[in-house]
Amino acid sequence: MANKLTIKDIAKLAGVSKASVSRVLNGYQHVRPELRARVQKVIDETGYERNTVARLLATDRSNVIGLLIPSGATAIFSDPYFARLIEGISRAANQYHLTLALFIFYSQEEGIESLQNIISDGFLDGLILSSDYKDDALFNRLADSQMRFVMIGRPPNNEHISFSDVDNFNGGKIAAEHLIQQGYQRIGIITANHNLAAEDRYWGYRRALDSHSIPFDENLCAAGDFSQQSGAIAMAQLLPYRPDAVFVTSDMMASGALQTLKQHDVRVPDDVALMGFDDLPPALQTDPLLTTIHQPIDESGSRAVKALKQLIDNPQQEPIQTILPTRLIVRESA
Amino acid sequence: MANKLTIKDIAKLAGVSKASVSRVLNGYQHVRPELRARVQKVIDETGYERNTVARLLATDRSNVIGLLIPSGATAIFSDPYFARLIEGISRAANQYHLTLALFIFYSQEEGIESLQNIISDGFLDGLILSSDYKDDALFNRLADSQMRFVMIGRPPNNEHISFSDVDNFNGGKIAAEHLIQQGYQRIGIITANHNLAAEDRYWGYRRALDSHSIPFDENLCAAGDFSQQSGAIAMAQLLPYRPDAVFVTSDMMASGALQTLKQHDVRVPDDVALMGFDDLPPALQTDPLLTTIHQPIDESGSRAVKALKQLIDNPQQEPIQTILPTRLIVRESA
DNA sequence: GACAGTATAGAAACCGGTTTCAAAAAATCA
DNA sequence: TGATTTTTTGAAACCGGTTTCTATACTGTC
Repeated sequence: MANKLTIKDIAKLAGVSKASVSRVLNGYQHVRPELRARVQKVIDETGYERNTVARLLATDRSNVIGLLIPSGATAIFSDPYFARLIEGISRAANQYHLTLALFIFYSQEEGIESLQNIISDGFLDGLILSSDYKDDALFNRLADSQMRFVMIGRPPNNEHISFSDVDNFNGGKIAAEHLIQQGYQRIGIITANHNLAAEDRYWGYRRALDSHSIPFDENLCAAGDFSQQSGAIAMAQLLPYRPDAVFVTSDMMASGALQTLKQHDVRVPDDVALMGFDDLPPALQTDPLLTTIHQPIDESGSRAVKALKQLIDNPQQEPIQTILPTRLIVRESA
Repeated sequence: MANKLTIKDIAKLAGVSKASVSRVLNGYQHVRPELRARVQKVIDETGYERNTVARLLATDRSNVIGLLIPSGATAIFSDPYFARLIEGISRAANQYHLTLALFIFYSQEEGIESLQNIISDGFLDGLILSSDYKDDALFNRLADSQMRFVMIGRPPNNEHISFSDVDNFNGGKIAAEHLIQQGYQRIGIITANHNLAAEDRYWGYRRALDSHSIPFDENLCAAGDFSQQSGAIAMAQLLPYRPDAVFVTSDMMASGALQTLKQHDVRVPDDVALMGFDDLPPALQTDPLLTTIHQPIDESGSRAVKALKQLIDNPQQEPIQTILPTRLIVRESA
């Protein structure tokens, strides 16, 4: 097995200089077609492949971007949200000829340490950070660094940070308004702690109540952690206060809530109406099917890649902030 | 913000040559303690960090390993198996000071193309391939390349390939024997198509039947794809043939099978006994709790990393093949 | 036909490390 | 004490590309 060919070998074989080979490789102008063809022929015949590391050292570009998910494996792998997100990001990365590397952390400390390595290694052209948390040390670390990055979800303070988010506030508002229009009055909510998206949805819900002069009842408000089980528990907390409808801030939790309602022989939507958020598989496996708010997760992911690509290509690029619309999907539960 | 420090800057600041700084950095012997201390002091004070790319170009070591999962996002994110596997690998990588990059593919073609890039990029010191499939183009591509790699699961032909697997054959045998010992006679099986692990479990089951002279009935054999739903469907296929026990080759499918049994008002284990495989969360959320076969997934992952580390450190290293034992966990369903 | 302007291509410098080589310094030995 | 070996160190080469600089060849213009 022959050793790896270098640009020098190609140059020698084609009877030109390294510089000319490089120019052909990078498609520069001012190369005589005859020479270009000759070099290209050698490249094709030998199957020469550029050494990316050497190229990176010279150009500072790797065409590799990273995706950071700090939520811990359990959360990631039990939540179809991430599957969809990663799929969207992965597809877009492919489209832009970027290689995607995923980094998953299991603890805050581990994450910070690894992030430090990732940043100083210099392999990555940029990062996408999927951070749900309101207060994220990773985010701060990243913001302080030189690394280009785009957030999935709104950053805690959004000045001068690129991000791609969906309109959670409006989604929450639409959800609550739908319930109000159906005539429900005691509308509860199951939200999630420490999560900015869930919080935005919550305030949308509050706004809707307000603008229809429906008083907010704290007893009709519970919080989970986006897991199915936490949805079931939260619903059990709400039940004694007799809501006639509940807006659950994720489909996953909504399917848990539904289980609780079934156990208590509460009919949905006749006794209690239920709304989810996400429009992901769990919503389609329940009985009755969940009425929910659709959020374009995959597009949010691909927009993030697009933004990152722009940041990489143009150092002067101002922060790019995207907020995608959410919309009502009426099925059976409300 | 000052520009990044290079080894040259450090050399100048410490009044020594680049070579000496490099020697200190790499902990070589033959460096006078006085000089070592002086250089170290400058490094500490300035917070100098080596440029990994330059180092990689010179040494051909990145300390980054990749994990390839070709199964497609949906499968990955709905199966707790992968969560556990990735966790094990991630922990071990950390332990060996390796950075882990995850690569997930959505189609065979995409995977092959990306793999080609990954291999020729030269960023990675090695790869871990989690391939369930019996016939995997990715595997062949990888085997043909120069890239060091370790498989999770037994490769199609295991000569001269490093892998880390669990003893699926024996696990299947133990499962069937447990059922036989409980006095069951019409023992069905739900296996999975195109999957080597499931196949090994199947042959273990066959062996157990054979050695107890229980005839194998093809009608009591169905196949799924490891998803919960496929387990439910497979069980529905089996039911008309009246098995008195069923060995399901994954907990996920077993929980689906359980749903079907419940729908048909079949009592478990009184009417039909049920066994799973994996000993993962699904087994603990069912009613009745699943009797199952435990496989040490996380350890299998960490062993793979350990093996890869050895392959990286020692070019002469012979293939390392690990097979970890599986064991019976008796709960309620059988 | 002289002159300016533009295309083309090679030589050499550079990216930031590691490693080889050779010289200088220190230690060991007779 | 002088010869010999071993440590210690810096200079220079190298990893495999890209890019700047410069020289030459080719255009077109008057």
